Amino acid sequence: MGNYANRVTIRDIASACEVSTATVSRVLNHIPGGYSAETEERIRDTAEKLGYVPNRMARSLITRRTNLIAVLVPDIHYCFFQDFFVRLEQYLNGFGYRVLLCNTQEQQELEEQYIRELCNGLVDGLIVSTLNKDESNEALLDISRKGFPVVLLERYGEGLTELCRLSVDNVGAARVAVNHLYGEGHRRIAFISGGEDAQNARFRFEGYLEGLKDNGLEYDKELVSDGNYSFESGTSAMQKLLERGGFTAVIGANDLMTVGACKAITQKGLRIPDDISVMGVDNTILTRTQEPAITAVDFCAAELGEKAGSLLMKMIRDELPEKEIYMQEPRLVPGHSVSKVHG
Amino acid sequence: MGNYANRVTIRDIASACEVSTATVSRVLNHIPGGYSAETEERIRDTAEKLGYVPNRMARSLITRRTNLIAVLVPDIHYCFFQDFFVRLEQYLNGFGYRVLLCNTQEQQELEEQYIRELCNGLVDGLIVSTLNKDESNEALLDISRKGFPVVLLERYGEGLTELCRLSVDNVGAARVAVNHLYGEGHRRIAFISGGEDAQNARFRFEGYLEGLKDNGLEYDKELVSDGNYSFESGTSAMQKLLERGGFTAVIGANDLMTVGACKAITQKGLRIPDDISVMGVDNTILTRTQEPAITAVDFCAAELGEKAGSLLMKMIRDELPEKEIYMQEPRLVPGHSVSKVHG
DNA sequence: CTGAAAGCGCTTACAG
DNA sequence: CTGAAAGCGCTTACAG
Repeated sequence: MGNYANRVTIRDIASACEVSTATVSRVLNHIPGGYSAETEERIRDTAEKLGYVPNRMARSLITRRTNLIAVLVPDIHYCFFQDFFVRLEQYLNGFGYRVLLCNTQEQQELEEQYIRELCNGLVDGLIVSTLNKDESNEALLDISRKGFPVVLLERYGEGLTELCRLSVDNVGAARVAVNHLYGEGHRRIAFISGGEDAQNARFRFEGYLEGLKDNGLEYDKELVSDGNYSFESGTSAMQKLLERGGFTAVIGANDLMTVGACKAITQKGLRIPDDISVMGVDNTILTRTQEPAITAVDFCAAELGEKAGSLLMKMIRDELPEKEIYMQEPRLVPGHSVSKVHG
Repeated sequence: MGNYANRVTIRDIASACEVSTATVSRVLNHIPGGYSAETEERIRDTAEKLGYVPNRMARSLITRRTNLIAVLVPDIHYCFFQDFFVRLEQYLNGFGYRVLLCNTQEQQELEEQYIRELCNGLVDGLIVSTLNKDESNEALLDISRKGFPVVLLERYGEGLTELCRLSVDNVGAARVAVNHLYGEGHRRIAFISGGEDAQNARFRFEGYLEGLKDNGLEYDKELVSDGNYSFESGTSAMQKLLERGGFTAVIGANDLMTVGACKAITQKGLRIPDDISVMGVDNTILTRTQEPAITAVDFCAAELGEKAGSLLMKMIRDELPEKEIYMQEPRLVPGHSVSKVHG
């Protein structure tokens, strides 16, 4: 079973057509001027008739291109990465590329192992996303310095300035949420933050603070409760906030925590948005399927997937300056979880 | 940038150690008896010192193994496939395998294209899941007959008896749901079915019918509303059921529709489970994060992922009989969405 | 427009 | 225990 091999090779076609393998190769690769129209037709027909499919490994050995890239994500369970991946794959397919998906399971060592192995002949480029915690970038800097194409996503840290990277505007996202709530009349706005160890969680908290400042609101640490991006942490953080009270709206720093917060609110017999308004930083299937649908800031993961793909393709084709930094602008998506507060 | 290539090859090591490449190859591949202890040490040291990493493409060309497999899923957005994929990848990593994830986007043509291309030298085996609609299995039968390792997941249709395949007990799952509701005293049980074109949706409906029969309940087609596995379809199917009335419980044929149904129920001002009990066929993050958490039948996608991996590995290693059929048993996971009905 | 030849980096009988 | 040689399937100068 496991010994399945290419039946038909370029040589079979060559001998069937009584030409050299070089000519077959030229035809199949559309090398202009390398053959007559008559020969071309004959070769194409035979190739099709024999059901020829090129052996990518053999080709790779010479061209030094595998037409494969790999994406490293902490966990494909996050909706963000699903949107990101699907669009990225679609985009790269257009260039004849296939993509390996590697779940690093938020493990530093596993990530490093993947990076070092994949870049050696297996893939033409790497897209590496955040680990959702403090991360080491040594291996990345290493291979990037050797000229291997790498695009970083939501990755922060020292030395990364020399790399090509993408991010979302975490600060801006939280800020937009605060602004929206302020605009609807809310003055006491609570916040459920992500883990201290994820850089983007720190940014979102920062954005919350800036949003308050923008609107002349005072920061009250009683209105902030810490979670760790998980559903359960959202629920318990919200329970703490509810005990303290003194706010009319709450912002969850990601989709899971936002939904977790809704659970705590509902369980307490309160209604959204009548009693408490809820906003999410992350607009995903989880927030959209809530009843009521959550008003949330969307990071546009799909667009980011396409952008990552296009940057990587450029690097692979040597069309890119050494580094580029791109920041995706978040977008507010209205739901039904925010009510107007009148003076 | 894109010209990153292996720096050091087996030849570099050979000349540095003044041995042949054959000897280096033997040492690096741990071929027993192929070298002296002294040579081995010298070669290993040099390999490490030079930072040698083997070129997988070159090796593949000869061994006809790439240590790569591909998984084809209709859409990674489905929670089922996330669980399936993560465990599968983890399992295969243990064998030194890496995995390509291919979203077929529920498109027949794209799937076929993937299948025909991937099996030709790129991957050692293929795991192909349902398309969630009527699907053609021609390409699969084709490559499988040629001896290419393929494991099918939730794939039904003619001629497939000769292939190795996995499935979940769709009939049993819906049946378990009906039985559970019956046990809690429900006698009028509604059902939101999936699309007619997905075989597993037909099975789930069948299971609903069998469940009714098991318990001596009569089938009333007014209690069945058709959806298509999407969230929106769940909501509108539920709205129709609510207009008709005459039931105390409802079963959604998948997670999205179940959650969609909850929305319709809540929007109508009804409470779960006080007014209507809800059960889901599919226990995923979407049903678990609902408030109340949905009592649902879990298909154990992760277990299935591991099983798929182990079957495929066996096929790749020629350790498997021509075909094997495995059916994962679903498991009831209690939530808080079902109430007891008293006489 | 076409072919002979070398070679990508590796493995594998075969001979010694 | 070790090396010379062939070859995996393909591409690419080079010469004609």
